[in-house]
Amino acid sequence: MITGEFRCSLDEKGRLLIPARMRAEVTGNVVILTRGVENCLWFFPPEEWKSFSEKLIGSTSLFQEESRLIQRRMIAPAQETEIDKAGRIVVPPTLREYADLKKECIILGLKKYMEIWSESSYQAYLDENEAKFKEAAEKLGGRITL
Amino acid sequence: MITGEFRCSLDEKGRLLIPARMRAEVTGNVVILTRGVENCLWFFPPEEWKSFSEKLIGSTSLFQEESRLIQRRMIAPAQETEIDKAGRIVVPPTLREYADLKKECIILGLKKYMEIWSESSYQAYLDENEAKFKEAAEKLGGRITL
DNA sequence: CGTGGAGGTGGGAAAAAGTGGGAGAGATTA
DNA sequence: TAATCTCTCCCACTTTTTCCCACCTCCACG
Repeated sequence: MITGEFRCSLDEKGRLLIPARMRAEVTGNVVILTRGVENCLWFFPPEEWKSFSEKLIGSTSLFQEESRLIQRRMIAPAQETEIDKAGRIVVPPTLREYADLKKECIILGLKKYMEIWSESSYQAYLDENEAKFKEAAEKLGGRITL
Repeated sequence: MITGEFRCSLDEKGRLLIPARMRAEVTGNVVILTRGVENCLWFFPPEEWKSFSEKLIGSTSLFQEESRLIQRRMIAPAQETEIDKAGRIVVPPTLREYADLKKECIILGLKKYMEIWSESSYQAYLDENEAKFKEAAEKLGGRITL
């Protein structure tokens, strides 16, 4: 998968158009959507989801509180959706509400998966975290050189 | 069974509509409902219930207090219900009250079984545990890489 | 500057899913 | 025994979803 930050739009029927450049990175026409961390959705190609979710499930049991939480919060909400002929996916209602998706969305490419944000939440997230980011970058500075 | 998070509704007669996607995963028209952990109901297809309950019974004895508790709390309340032609099940009153089911419910697919929540309890559960979840995710970060 | 193609957008029609309620059987109570 | 209530089954109506097609816009190229 490639990186990139693209504007994309959700129509009245809950269909989200995946920009052609991102779409080109997905083989087949099925993808997995689930709740991400920080009010965005995570978008996986099936192989990536399989390996990720199996790692996650492998380390959990229904009789442990933390495991149930992780399963309910990350695994359970995951749904397959198909990319239609026009390159759109239908975002299931509960996920749409979780990420507060409106017409204007942002899709972020992160190599192994993508993130879908409502444009306003994404903007707010970046604004709120700029200071934290600079700190994190500062820490990295000692270890990573350009 | 698949994963997924779906809204569904309980009507005045105590019938809960299982969304078509989830229903498609159940072979036959009989399922088992029982008390789950954290104010939700657990919903098993018969084969899964058989293997789960047998494991549970096999590892417990009537002469131990904890075992009796587990059996009374998980095994005893289990009831078979039929899926009707319209894809609904009747939720037995004691279970309905336990999970505090109102009109708005949520059904969660967790691969081997499903969970049925009242929408408000589910929302409350997620809200209350978001911080805990982020901590847990942070910890996993060290072990699970994408 | 026109034309063709790819990418993007919207909406209509058919099919599927979901909702509500009525009728009848069986149970319960006066 | 009659009257009433509850539960179940079934049917019909409504809403949602899905699939498909038509059109628009922008860019590349002749």
